[in-house]
Amino acid sequence: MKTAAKPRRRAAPRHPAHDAGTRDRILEAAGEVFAAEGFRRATVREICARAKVNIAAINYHFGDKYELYREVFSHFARAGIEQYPVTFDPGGKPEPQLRAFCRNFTRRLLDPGRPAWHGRLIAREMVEPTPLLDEIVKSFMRPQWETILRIVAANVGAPPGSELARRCATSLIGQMLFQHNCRAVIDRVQPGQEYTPEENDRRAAFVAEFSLAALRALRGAAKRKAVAR
Amino acid sequence: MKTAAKPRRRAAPRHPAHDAGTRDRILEAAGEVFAAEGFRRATVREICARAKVNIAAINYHFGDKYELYREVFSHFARAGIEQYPVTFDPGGKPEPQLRAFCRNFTRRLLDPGRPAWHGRLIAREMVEPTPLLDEIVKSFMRPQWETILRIVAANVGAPPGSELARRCATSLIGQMLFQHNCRAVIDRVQPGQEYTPEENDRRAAFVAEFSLAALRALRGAAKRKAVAR
DNA sequence: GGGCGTGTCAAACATCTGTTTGAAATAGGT
DNA sequence: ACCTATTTCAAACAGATGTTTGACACGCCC
Repeated sequence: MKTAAKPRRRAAPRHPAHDAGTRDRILEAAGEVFAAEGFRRATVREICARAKVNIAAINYHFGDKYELYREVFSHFARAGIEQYPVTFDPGGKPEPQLRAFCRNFTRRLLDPGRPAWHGRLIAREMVEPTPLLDEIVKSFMRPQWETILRIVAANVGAPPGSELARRCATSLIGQMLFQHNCRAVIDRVQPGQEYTPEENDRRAAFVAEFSLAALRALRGAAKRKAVAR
Repeated sequence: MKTAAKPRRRAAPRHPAHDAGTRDRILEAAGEVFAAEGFRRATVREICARAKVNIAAINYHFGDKYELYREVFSHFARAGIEQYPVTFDPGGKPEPQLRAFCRNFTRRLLDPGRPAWHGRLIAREMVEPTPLLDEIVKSFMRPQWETILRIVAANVGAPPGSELARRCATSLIGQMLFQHNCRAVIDRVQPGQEYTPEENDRRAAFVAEFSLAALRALRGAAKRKAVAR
């Protein structure tokens, strides 16, 4: 199974008739399967079965599995970003923005349904990287990272590029990603976990409070350090 | 590729001559490859090449790939647990114990070298579960989880089984696991990351301080809540 | 109706992966 | 040296997976 490098037949050009059927069904099915299984474990047979199309359709419409994977990312990015925006307003208050960030970030990972597929695709790609990772870092992750750094920096009172802000942002994101990426384990050591939207929001709220408490204290500590000097 | 359920030839019984060669070389190679690649992506061909043995040797000595995987876990558990102990002493101070936990947990994920393979095997199994997960949860993860809960509970001043302790423990672990599991992304959005033992300890120390600050604050909040009532 | 382009299909193909097989080599004991 | 058990080996095998192929169907335009 070669993921890249081999010259491929060009995927069929987009055509008005295309958007009414097979191609879209494949994208939908692939979005769901890739988000749940990741690139490697997802099979074209499962995607085609789910989409009720012939197995050669992926090659006809997308060229190959890898290009389908790439298309899935761009196809679902918009919905995911709109539904779960992560933004920073320099004129706004830092704490509510961090809370909003936690809520949206957690939702994009744990929410049931289609808009969360993008978030889950990203999360999977993070733990099982494919050759597409570099593109995704450039187009999505790095800009998001910069935004998160700003949110965190505003709360901890350090420049966004500082080591303090970076470490805090790492700690913040890790808490939420853990709840998605290691869910199989969490559910086993903590039986009875629920994943309703309300419970997911409670998770997000806790991460926000835990982290805000830490950021406040670290902000205080940095201030005392500056005064002492 | 069937990971389980098929009746398998019994692996060769252990024999004095065994421990001097092929079998051990396979275990070493497999420990390294499984820790780096996970079960699914690791191939018996790579393991055998690394161990300089014939490809049929895995089946002869271990039965099949999956049994080898299981053996690798038990084989490396002892070294990992000894090198990176996670324990709780009820008579000891809570904060130094949490710091020690962070240090050892982070080291078991990020340290170079063999003793960290067990930790990395566990981390990989968490994000890409195999049918072995239930066994590992029972033999290793759940006991560890209970210990971590105790450490956290002592710091936050709540019972180990409480929701507060559980959420805090989740937040604590997530920070460290993120640094290992999503390392490919971290290295791309934060170029220049170093993974020397010293730098790893600095990471651990930061997670400890971040989390202790949060725990102190949450402890205070819980106390004020109790008083108010 | 014919020609051309597009889309679909079943079968075949190519590759990879884990496993099996039977012969040969090796090790250990008498 | 001989016998038996164990170990190793190369080749073959079986199954899974992604891709290709060529025929056919369909739609559109002249």
